[in-house]
Amino acid sequence: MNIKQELPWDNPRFRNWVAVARACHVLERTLAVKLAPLDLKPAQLDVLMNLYRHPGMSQHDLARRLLVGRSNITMLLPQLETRGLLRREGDEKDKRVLRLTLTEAGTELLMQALKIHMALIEKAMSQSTPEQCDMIGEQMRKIYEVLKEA
Amino acid sequence: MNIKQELPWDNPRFRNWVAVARACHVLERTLAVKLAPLDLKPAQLDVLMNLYRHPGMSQHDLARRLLVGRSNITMLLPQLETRGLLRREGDEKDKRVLRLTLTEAGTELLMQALKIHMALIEKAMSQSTPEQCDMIGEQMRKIYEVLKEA
DNA sequence: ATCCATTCGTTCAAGCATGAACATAATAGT
DNA sequence: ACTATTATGTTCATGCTTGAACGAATGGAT
Repeated sequence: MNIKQELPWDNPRFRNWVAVARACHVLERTLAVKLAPLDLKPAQLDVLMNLYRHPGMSQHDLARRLLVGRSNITMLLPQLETRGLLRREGDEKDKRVLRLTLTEAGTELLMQALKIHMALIEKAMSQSTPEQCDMIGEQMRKIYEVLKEA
Repeated sequence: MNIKQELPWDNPRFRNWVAVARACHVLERTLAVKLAPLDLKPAQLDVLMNLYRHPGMSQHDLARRLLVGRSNITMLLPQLETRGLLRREGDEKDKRVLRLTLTEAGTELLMQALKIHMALIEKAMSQSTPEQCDMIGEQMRKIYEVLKEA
């Protein structure tokens, strides 16, 4: 046990990343609680958000954007479709893919959920100046790009 | 559908937080892949790290630090205990609590895992200057404090 | 035309995390 | 001393996520 590597606890990058992970974790859990009245889970909200911004997405594209497996989408969608929040329609040209679009009800529920989500993020990020906030976003996007293909 | 609230996509705080969440997500998944050779999950690594820093922790304390339920700890520990990575010993004074400590094997495995974890974080955070990195950590700790009791 | 490889979606079993309900131990109020 | 409340850990049913295996559809190579 004489490995004696530099212990991560003394490394600023390590300590600071742990803080990022903890903040993410607690915000995610808080969001889950606040969304409960709408009978919506964070993962489901992510689906609605992405379909709102990119109507006609395929399930495969959706899975990639959400960073989850394709099977996850297959398990996730029927609940939302049954509730009438979205439609799945076969593509004419490529009969493998299913095109996804929000319904009116889905859009409306999304708007309610977004109010909750926005309020939570405002509360969290209001601690930072706009410059700090933008810098954080910029660094995080870099991290995503670096790790995406690793 | 004339809600016409400010759409979150135009809000810098929202966009930037989404970047944080995505970076967290992808780093977590990358870590899981890189830890696989050690037969260790990120959640298990978190346990080892916390026991290394705080020997003699109770399961309840551990659960609070990891931001998970107590039952989660109960389900998580037997695997690690069977592998001889940690010990659970009843407290003399309070016969409800179990004191947790790493074994030699646990410490050694932790060191190997930390090398992997550190390398990954270095790769991610090396994009930022030390000042940016510290600022990010500082803001994230604030967010954690704000949301912890909400 | 006919294979072969690739892509898209589904199914299924396994592993994790959660919260409620419970048992036991400690503590506080009277 | 006795009861009520709180704290710790466990059990169990539920739901989510994953990855592997599969079927169907597409596209490319020869």
